[in-house]
Amino acid sequence: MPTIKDVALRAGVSRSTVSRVMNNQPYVDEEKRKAVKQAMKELGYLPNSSAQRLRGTETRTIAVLVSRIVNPFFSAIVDAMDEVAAEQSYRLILCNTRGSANQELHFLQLLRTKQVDGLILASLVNDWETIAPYTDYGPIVICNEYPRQSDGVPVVTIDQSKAMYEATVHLLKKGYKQIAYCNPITKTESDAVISPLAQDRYLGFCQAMEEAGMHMYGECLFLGHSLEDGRNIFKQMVCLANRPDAILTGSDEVAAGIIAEAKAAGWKIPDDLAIVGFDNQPHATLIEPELTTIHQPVQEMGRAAMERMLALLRKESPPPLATYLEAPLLARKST
Amino acid sequence: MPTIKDVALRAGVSRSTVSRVMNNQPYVDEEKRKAVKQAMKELGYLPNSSAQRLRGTETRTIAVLVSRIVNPFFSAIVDAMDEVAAEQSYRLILCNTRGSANQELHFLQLLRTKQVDGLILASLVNDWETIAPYTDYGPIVICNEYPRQSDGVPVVTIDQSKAMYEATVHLLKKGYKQIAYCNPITKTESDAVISPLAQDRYLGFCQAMEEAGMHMYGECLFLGHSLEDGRNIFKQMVCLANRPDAILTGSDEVAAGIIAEAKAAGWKIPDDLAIVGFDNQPHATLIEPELTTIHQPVQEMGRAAMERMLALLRKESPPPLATYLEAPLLARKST
DNA sequence: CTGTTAGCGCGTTCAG
DNA sequence: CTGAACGCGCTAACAG
Repeated sequence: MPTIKDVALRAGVSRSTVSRVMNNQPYVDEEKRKAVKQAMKELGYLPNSSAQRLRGTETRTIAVLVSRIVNPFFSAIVDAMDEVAAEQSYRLILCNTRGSANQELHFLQLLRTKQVDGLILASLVNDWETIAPYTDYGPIVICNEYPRQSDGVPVVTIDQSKAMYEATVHLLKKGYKQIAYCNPITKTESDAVISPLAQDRYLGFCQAMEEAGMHMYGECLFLGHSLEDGRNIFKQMVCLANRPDAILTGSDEVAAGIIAEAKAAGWKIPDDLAIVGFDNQPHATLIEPELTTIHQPVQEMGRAAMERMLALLRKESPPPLATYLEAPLLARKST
Repeated sequence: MPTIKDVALRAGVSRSTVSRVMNNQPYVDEEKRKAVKQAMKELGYLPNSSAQRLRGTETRTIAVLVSRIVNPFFSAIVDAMDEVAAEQSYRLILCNTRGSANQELHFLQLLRTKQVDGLILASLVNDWETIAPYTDYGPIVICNEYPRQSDGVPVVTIDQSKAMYEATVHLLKKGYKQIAYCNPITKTESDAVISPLAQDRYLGFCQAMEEAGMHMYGECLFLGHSLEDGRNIFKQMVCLANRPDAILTGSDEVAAGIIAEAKAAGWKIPDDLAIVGFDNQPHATLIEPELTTIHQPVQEMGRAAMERMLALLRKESPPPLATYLEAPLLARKST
């Protein structure tokens, strides 16, 4: 594996000259510049980025942390980020934390050790106090999941309360009486703390219920975020004394799981049970009945987050601190 | 950001002693060991991995290259790899090449510059001659997509020809006459070369057709790999002079797109058109009718690939060169 | 058992 | 315009 030294030797110049050529610096003799480029090509030379990093130069690489890459919402948001990054010849590396606070911290090291220029948190499991120190090591942008306070760090998300409020109102207007609720929990190893995002959604739900003079039964509260979780939720629901006639979920995956089991059990959707998803994932319109869901603007969220990141890296005027994108309810056949 | 020097100073020892403590080496006075650990904790010290890398030590990080992370097949395979890696406290970084040969090469640099200990190719767009030199820089494992020859590099995949052969036979047995075929092409920037994987699948298809004395019409050949591609394929199909009565696709996403459009156009599946998917993605049984598809053992593929990688890193006896896992056809309602 | 020394590959002064 | 020299943070070899 050739180093800068080999290139210098072959081109008959010093290492500094090679370095200057690499970084397109002026004041290099045209002849030598050509000789160096020639030597680089012949040797298949590529600079060692660990060394460059150690020296403190940019990597044009950005890390994105997600908790569960198999979730279509996350892969879509990452895809949007990737698109913007590629346009400006940045690369992305994707870190799947599996909802582990430890993994999250491990990946934050990428920033600390200058292996990436910046880091985007699309999920968040550690306390903000734990994350905050890392802001000294490079720009951080928060997208989707967020902490209660995030001193100075840009946040891109949707108004979770409002979204869930509207979904609840939608069900109430349709006349559903016994509404169940599923919290979108990512099981953490140790503590299963409810994130601000989940809290806010629940708040929206409660507010709508209260305004309608309805109240909730504890047994109608569920947890889950995957297809499998959805299946299990239906099985639990069947056993309840007074069965819900509608359910609000935190993701289209959970909703799809419930629908699948319900249909298998011979239930009619939405007559026997109405279901609301969240995200508007690609499969929301492929299942039957088509899923009523809240459309998360993943494309825009991903793009906006990455654009803020690139702006930070260019040290432009600081981007807006918090951005709340619109997340409209899409009423379809499942309610 | 504290360095090893700061820790040494604070603990009243030399940098080498700190290094020895970090790497759990013997021959360090217990007192000093404690002092060092104390100092590390107080300073919140973490080693700079760029420096470690430059020095040539392991990173316990493995890169995985995929062409399209939004494809559930890829996110599932990555998830399985991640699981195995986590068990042995390795971390994974995910590289989305978007089918770009350039991006692929960029990411291969991670290996060259020792930023990762090993690299798994779950997709492959460059020629093997281009990739081969990188095998000098660290272990590479190939999973799913493969080159024609891969001198010494372990490959984990399925028997593509056999899988598609069986799917074709299934359709023929059911009595379908006019069978269309969709090649799973990842559009490359420049050249849209057909990969060995796609070639082999097509071979299986052709063989089955030949044995049955059937033959293909060029107009019944399509390309695509996404939901959107599937939708477009249906629109093209509608315009054909003699319409196919069945279609074999290269992924469940394409199949789902075709089904969606077909249903929207009032076609009955499988009566007006039979559809076979590929992968057995989570949503294959959620759509209506349930999709006949080839089950790719993503879990096993991902695990096997990662296990081979870890074996290589431990420099154990060389793993088997090529592994072909079973990919059975699951006959369901769409045929 | 421990500190000193010498690079890993690169970018950046600072003298020419 | 160019090369010599230094140091980024870390580890390994070598003397104590």
